Amino acid sequence: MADNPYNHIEIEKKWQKRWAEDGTFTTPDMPAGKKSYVLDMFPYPSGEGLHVGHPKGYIATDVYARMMRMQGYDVLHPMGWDAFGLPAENYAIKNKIHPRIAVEKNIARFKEQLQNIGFSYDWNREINTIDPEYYKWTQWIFLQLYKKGLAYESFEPINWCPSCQTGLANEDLDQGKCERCGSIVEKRPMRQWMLKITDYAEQLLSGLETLPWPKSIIESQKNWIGKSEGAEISFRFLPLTKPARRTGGGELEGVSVDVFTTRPDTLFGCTYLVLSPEHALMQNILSHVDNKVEVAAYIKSASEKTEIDRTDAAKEKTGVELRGVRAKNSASGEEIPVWVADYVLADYGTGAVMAVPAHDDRDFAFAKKYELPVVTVVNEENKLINSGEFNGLDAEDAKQKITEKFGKTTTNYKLRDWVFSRQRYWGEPIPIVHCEEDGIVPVPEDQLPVLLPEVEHYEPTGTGESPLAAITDWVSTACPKCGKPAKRETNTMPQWAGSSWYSLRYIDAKNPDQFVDSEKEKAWMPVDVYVGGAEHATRHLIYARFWHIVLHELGFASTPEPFMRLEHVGLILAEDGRKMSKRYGNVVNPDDIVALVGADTLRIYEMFMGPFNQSVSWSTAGISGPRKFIERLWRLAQASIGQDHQDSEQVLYAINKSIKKVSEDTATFRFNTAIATLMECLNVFEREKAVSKESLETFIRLLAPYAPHVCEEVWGRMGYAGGISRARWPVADERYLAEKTIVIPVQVNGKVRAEISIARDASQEEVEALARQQENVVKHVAGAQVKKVVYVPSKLINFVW
RNA sequence: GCCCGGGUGGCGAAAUGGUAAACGUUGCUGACUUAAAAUCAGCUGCCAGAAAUGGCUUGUGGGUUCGAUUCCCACCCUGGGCACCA
Repeated sequence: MADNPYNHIEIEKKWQKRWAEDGTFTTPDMPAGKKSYVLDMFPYPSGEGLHVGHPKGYIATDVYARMMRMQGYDVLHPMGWDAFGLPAENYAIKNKIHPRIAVEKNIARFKEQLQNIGFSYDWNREINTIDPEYYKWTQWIFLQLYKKGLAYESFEPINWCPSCQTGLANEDLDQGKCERCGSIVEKRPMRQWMLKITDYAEQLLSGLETLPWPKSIIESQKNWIGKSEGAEISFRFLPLTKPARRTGGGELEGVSVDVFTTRPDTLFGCTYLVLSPEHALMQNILSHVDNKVEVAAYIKSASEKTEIDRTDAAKEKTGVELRGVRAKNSASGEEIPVWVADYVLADYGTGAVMAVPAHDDRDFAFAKKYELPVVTVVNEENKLINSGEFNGLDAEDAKQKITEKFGKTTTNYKLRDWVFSRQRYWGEPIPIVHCEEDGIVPVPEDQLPVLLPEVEHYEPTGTGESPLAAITDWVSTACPKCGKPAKRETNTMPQWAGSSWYSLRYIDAKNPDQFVDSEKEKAWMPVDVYVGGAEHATRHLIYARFWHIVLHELGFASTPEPFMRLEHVGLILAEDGRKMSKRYGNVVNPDDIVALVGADTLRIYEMFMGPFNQSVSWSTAGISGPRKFIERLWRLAQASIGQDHQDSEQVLYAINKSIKKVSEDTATFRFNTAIATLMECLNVFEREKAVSKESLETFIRLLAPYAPHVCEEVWGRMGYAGGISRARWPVADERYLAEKTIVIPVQVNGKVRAEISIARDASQEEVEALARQQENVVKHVAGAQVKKVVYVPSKLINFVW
């Protein structure tokens, strides 16, 4: 044995080469029988390369995919690159290399790192979002969205990152800061392309009910969509009071303002109205108020605040009364004042609220500060008071009845339309032409792709225009409709475009002439298992679902949802407990681990670290366990191969139990306990010094998805020609699963006092008799009257007195 | 503030109503060795005890049960999502 040690470097290279040469993992165009589509969230190829945290999810899908193949499934398990977008572009700018060159280099590095780990990807299906044959179809989808009225130009103020110098979607913000660079985001009015994701709020929400996803991700998406049901209620303005009438021309009488509330039951307690500074009626009202100068100044100051200041609930609320303007609470009949305050958001609900200080904390704080009246309308028992004919009603009941009489039911969502254009170079050009006569004209589909031009200067301009705007040759084009000179749209698509449909492209990866062959699409979709980080819950996973739902409606996707099962991978932190980052100098490169202890050890270690979806710290000491496990297996195989060994009852039990447990645990992503079971099984094997050919063979099959290289090698040495990757997955033999003799505890009043060894099929009488003889049991029963005997077959026996 | 997780040995953890701590790591002891490494064997939750054994122990307090890490109630701590969203 000592002269034949386990040489991971030689063995792993040998099998990786063999798999590539033999096309072991090439997937058929169409599945022949049962299929499984096992997908990783594809990486963006950053300049830092992979650290050991990245492959954790990839190892999990690979283990799963390999087991499914052995169970007779045709498995689609592809990999690709999400290479457009800010991370790649910022890296390129910083290092003064063209993004295309930087990305190509990074992809080569990533791919080599992945291949060292022995993944069973079908590299024939490799895709890259910056490939014109890929983004041709990203642009094509945009045109389908445009035709359906879901893509539109807007001039509203949007989030602007002063450092990245581009507009951003709400999803790209983190606490009012740019998710990429951390800069405080400003509001900036500019021309934008928007996607009407809000039209799909309800479908995005109801679709969640059909998905067996982790609770946390479902909850995050629900929170993000932010549905709230309530009422819209109209408040009429009253004739202007005298001073107001003197200052302005015209009247407000007959004009009304709508408010949105989730508490229509508290309508009688509404003692004032509040409009947001940006409210549509504000300019009209401004000309009538007595304190015009004061109000105008307030509106101006609100517009100058950053989003963070505006939305900080902890800050004291400010506002100004619109003097001279009064409205009527038609429920209570009261005349109420109208205020403007920036705690009311312009873009949610109607941009105006009915203030009920008695039942809303924010209104209460505001009313206290400005000495506005507070009227309680719901009592301790949740019944209405001070509410006229509704007094005594239950609040829930009153919501409905008051809405019926004074307003109408409405639903609001927090979800905002998707700001879809970026003033940056490194993205898919939006396939639109602007013509003086015909306005916005989509590029005809047969002229796609609109190629991203090669440029010398790709740095952002900061002017609100993309760097593409400076390339006159490219911008100038002919209007597809009238043929006259026209200009190309110069904004590009955001990072998230290419990743919003890539699961479809893998199915027909190398077909430049067709979106996705519908027969193949039907055969492979949906993605059966999708694995990636939880940080994508409200970005990628919402966008991709949105596009997929639309593609489904248009008949290009056969399933309403793209991803059936979703598993989220927990982070691997550095040994110091912090995130792995070049900045902290705590990055562990998988290449080093592979060189030192081998890919199989890395794979087992990462799956064994703890529950898959949980964050764990890397531990250098911890790797030795999995490495020793492989070496012990190697030695046991050496000792067993060629021997004619008979297995003991314990070995047969252990191996059959392992079949059951490893099959179940791998299927449910409980990899850590699957490996623990295999370790226990090997411990039993080792007590016998060697095992039979059958048991070794079964063990190798079970371990193969986790440690494919060493298992291929042992498999080959056992004399099998076909690789382990296509070997049959074992099935447990029930005959060996029940041990003949078992040890159960004997309890007295619920405390363990002895252990007895019994035959599995022993009767209760036998067990009880044996248990009563135990010295320690006799002692603890001590002649007392046993009131009850609890016997759970093959678990325990308990005497109660 | 609202919503969703989680809290178990020195450390990563296992057990989802039935012997708490499997599996791995760390540490200690021993075998082998001139020695070390590797390997193998034993011990390793806390307290008392020479041992047998007894008591305690899954964030805290209560409850249900013959029996609770597991189910129920309240609280504390912690990670995450949303958040002046009316």
